Amino acid sequence: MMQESGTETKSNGSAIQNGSSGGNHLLECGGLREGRPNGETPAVDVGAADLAHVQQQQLQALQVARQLLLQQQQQQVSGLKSPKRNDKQPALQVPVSVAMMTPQVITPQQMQQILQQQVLSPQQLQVLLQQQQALMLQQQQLQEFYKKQQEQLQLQLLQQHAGKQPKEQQQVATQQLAFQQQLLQMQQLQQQHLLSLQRQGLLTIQPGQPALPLQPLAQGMIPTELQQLWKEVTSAHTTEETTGNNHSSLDLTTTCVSSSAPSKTSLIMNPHASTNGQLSVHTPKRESLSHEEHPHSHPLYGHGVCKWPGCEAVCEDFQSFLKHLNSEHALDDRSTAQCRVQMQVVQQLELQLAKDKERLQAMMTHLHVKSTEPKTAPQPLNLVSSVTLSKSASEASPQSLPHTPTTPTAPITPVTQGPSVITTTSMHTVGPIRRRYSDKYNVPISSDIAQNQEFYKNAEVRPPFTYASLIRQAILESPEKQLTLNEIYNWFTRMFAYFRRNAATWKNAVRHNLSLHKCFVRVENVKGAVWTVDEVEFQKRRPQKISGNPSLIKNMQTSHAYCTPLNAALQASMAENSIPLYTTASMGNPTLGNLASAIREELNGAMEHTNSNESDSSPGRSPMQAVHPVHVKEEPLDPEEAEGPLSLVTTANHSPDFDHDRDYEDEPVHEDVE
DNA sequence: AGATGCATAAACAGAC
DNA sequence: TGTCTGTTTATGCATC
Repeated sequence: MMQESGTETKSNGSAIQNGSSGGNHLLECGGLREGRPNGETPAVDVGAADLAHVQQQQLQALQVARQLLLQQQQQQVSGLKSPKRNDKQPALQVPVSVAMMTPQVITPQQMQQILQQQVLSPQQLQVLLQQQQALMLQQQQLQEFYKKQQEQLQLQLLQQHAGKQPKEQQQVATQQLAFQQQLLQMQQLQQQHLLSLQRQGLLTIQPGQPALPLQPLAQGMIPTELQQLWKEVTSAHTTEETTGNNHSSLDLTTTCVSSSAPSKTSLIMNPHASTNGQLSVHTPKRESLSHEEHPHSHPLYGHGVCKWPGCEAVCEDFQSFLKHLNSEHALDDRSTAQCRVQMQVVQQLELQLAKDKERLQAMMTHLHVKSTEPKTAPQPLNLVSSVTLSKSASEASPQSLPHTPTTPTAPITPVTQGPSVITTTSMHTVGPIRRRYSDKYNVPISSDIAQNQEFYKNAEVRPPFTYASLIRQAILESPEKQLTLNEIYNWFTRMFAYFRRNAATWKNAVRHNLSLHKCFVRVENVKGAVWTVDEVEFQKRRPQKISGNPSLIKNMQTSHAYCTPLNAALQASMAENSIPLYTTASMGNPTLGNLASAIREELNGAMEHTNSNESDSSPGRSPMQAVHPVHVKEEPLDPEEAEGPLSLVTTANHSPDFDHDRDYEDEPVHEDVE
């Protein structure tokens, strides 16, 4: 409290990660921001070449993600295994198995975090642990079954090698797939469970230390991948048969990716050791094998430094590294917990990869379909084109335009996974993300916040809204549409991790905004002063936009509107896949998820500006015009309402429920003492 | 280039 | 006296 102003003021320069002193310049690096303005004056149309480029970029993004995954898995597997166990089996263990063995332990850091930030009661902790244990039990059972399946599959492979029963083999494969599905389901359940825990404040995720509480079940085993793998296995097997090789394990190895060769021998030596079946050929294991035989290429050791996450201890040689590994990273609670975190990282990447794949698939499918459609010009995206068209169609009567996106007449390709779901793009721009694009273009702030609630709560990402918009939102969310200053503070800290630090700065900004903007009206209350929102004034405040020229606006609708989001989505996707460590709980959400939102923003913004164009700056603006459109659009706290048809594509991420009362009511005062 | 919007910083005053 | 609240001014950047 007392330190708040002092410390914070001082720390401003550095504490605001982005924010160093330069005020706005911090804002500049914002991914969202960059995504927008840069893509804002884009080419007019998206031709076939662009589409190809898009696809290529998506593919590259996937590739990057895959590589990261492999690296992470490599670390993960070797890391867990290294402290002990010299048996050869571990080498053949799939990450799944490893993951399942890992107890659900909360690291001291996490515990500290929980205690500090979340004020967990012992009961809550107890519940948390129990739930996790229950999940572990389930996993173990699944693991047993899984092993059996793999053994069976291995047998089948051997039989097939001898030229037998391909059908049975396929049955097993089918079973495998079914099982993997089961694992995935389980995984999803876990995710939900843990997300709910987060929501309850039982877990938090730090941006720098991703702790998405997920068990990496079926690592990398997306059903499609499984199928692919199976195909590879079988086809390669056939090939090998013809060439006279006879170790299925070897076959598996050779079919598997193209990394270190040495691991082959290990596999060859133990064809039956494949209790994990062909799945065990997955890259991570190969890597672990590899480093066993070539210890100096240990994934946890490099450049004389222990690469155990968060360690970085200097080890002059490999021997000392091994000593260090065995002493500091033995199989204890801490190590396993750290490993779990690492697995979460991997898990997150996998989810991301899977989703990106889906998106890519949907994009390609959609574009293919689109290209066969004679009518709509070179518009790559259904959402855009349809919305744009309908906008244009109704342009004649702008007054009638609702601010909710016009219902698309064309089918919406379920490419996007949610209207303005935040992705990692913004995560690595942890700082002030300028510009309040949503603000400017009138995206329903309520729905954005609702959609990305978990994200905002957990990641120190500046919400892309102005203070004024946020304040307004805070006030409008309150039951009585009025809040005291302190309540506004609390809302900020409760809803946004970003505002849990540098309080002096943003609180000052809040006060400043309250005073500055006419739209905020101070009302003397019984218990003091409260702040309310004057919607009319608020809407007046808006228009900093494309003004005037209707043709410009129209042009924007038809071209800019879909170019920008596309670029943004691509950027997001790329960034997402290249900055893994900033993953958090609520992400896993598709970059193109921003697409619908961005499109809507553009259109709404444009249309609104069209509507209010003449009255923007004029006091003679019709109240209806001023209030109704935006009000109607942003008012509903329920994003479903606000989103209209676009909400069809919301994701599991969607967590509109606002958080329980456990919040940071008192934190603004204390938390800042850093 | 100028106007405008916004973020940030800071000074100041009044209330508690 | 110190803190909180509220107002105001100044500055810098981005956008139009």
